[in-house]
Amino acid sequence: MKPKIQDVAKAAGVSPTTVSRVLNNRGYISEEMKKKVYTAMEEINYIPNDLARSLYNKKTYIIGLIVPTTKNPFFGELTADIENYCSQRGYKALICNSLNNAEKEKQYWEMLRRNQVDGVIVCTYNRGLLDYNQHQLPTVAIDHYLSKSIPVVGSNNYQGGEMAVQKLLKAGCRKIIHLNGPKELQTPANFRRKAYEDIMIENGLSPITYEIPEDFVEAGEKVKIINKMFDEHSNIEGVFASDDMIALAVIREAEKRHIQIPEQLKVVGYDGTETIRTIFPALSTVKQPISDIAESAVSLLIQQMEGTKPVSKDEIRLNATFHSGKTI
Amino acid sequence: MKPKIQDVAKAAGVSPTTVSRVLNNRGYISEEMKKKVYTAMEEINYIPNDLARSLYNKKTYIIGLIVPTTKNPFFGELTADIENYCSQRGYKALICNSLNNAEKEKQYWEMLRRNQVDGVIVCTYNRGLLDYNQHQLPTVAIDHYLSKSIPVVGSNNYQGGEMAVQKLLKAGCRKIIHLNGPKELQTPANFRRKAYEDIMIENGLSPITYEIPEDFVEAGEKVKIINKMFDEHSNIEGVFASDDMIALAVIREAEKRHIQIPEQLKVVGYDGTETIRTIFPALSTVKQPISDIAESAVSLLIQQMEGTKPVSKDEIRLNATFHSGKTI
DNA sequence: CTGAAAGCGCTTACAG
DNA sequence: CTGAAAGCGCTTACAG
Repeated sequence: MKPKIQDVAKAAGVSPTTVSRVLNNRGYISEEMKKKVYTAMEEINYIPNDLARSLYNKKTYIIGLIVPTTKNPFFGELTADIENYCSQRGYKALICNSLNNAEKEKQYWEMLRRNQVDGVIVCTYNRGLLDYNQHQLPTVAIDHYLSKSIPVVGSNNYQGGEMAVQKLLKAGCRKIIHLNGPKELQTPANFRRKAYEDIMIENGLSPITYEIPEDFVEAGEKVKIINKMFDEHSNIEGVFASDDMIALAVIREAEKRHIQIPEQLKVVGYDGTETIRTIFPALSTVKQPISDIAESAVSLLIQQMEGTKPVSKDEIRLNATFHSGKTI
Repeated sequence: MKPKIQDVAKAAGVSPTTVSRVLNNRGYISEEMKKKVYTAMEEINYIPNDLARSLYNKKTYIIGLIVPTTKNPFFGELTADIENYCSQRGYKALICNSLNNAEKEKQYWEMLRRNQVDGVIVCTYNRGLLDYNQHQLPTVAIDHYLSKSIPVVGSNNYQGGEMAVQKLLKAGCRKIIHLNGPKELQTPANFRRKAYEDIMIENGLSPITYEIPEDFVEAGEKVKIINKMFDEHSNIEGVFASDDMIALAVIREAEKRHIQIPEQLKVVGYDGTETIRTIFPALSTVKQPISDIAESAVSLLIQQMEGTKPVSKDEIRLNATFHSGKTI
């Protein structure tokens, strides 16, 4: 049997109340008493049961973290940062990989509720899952608008997109093509696209965007679209891809076509995870401030959970930076 | 206030006992009663409190997962797979990024104990942290020997190393050099090295291993050693790197020296994560069976936790496979 | 400064 | 087939 507070009390010759008090540093307890209790705890190897504690206090210090999957380096990195900030502040994280499956995500939400998490951070694109009318669970969304009452933290996608296009323009490109995911998907990448279109028009250039269906839809689809782009435009000078995977695919196809990068074609990606920068440092890309996003999300959530600040409908946009590789 | 079982009872006009029974499907309850209770739960939007449940049952269905960091694609992928297998079997995972910091890891262990997790999966290299004498918490280690009583699941590193060297030999390489992390670190990569040395000797060739200090020790160190290798051996035909990051660094340095790959030099890496295969599919590498490792670890842990099988001191070794890229 | 009692939300022997 | 009571391990008003 695991020792409980009763056992400590017995060993120390005091009441459970007193043990609890020294454990929580509450009320006045003589130094001598404290020592006695601590010694007893050591002796019988006592470890408090946080379940019981949480049940009484109605606070678990656990948050739920819903991501599509930590297999994706962006979310792998975000998860590590979020968990680290949480642990720094005394919170733990229950990890949920929704695999972008709405049904699974729904179950996770219920699971988190049953487990009495204090709050949740969602990085997932499924809308319409939450019962907003009575969603009183503190929540922060990463880069997605779930409802009016749920604050959003994310990188400044417009600014990031703008930066990418500016860099290409400054490098002398005029004919710049944009590659993005499907527009109807309400992803943050839409703002990158918007920025691209705005800047192009501002500069008297015509924006051309190719849309790539979601990865898992069909494997070769991405390559097909990229080839279509090259076939339809022989004189492309720059490509701004809405994520690094697309940028890499472009680079690979360009190589096959013996197009020299960056001499004949300049390419800029988006995300700039540590992973990409380690594996493929040559890729010029817009770097999302992952660690900042994690930190803001955690503080914002803690503010809500601890009632420091009333449910804020804030939107926090952190600026992206540029990673200069060799593709521009 | 969140509704509790009492409220459901009141709404349904029965006793809390009955509500609990229908909730747990225990004992005989008439269909009619069941319906009444379920309706009441819907009505008042009841969600069971698993904290209270766990407290009574002494079972949380939560496991702890300790990894160095999910920023590393290998662990990001492993984490996703482990969590998915857990969730499939009704378990949840508390994620802990130890950052390879022994002190932090120790705190995580205590936290997990306080939270009454049913078991833990550790992927971390810190030995001597656990009090083995009274470590009665079900545990499975991924690819590391923590103590005699803790089962290990991992890829078959010897077999993987062997495969890498055989591939290089079959491709006609004779002068094959191995790059590995520091030997004194008791990592699984040691078996890859052993395999390399054995196979080389078996084939009448002399093994040459260069050791690369840990990444974070010094940034440029890796490149320095690789250059040293190239400088000291002008006629290298093959390189077997103990992980993909090292393999990529070798490829980059080779390119700088205008050494043609695979014509003049063949390179094989190790790990073959989804991430690497997506970002850099050209790299030939030994692919660890991440998903299999995750599945085995989870089942083994569940066996221990549910007492299906007595604490096994098993060691499960899953075979690696080869990813044929273009560097061999 | 310390202790006995009630309660956090649930479950399960034990009666009826 | 259903309910009252005790208990999971802790904490906190409330007395003394």
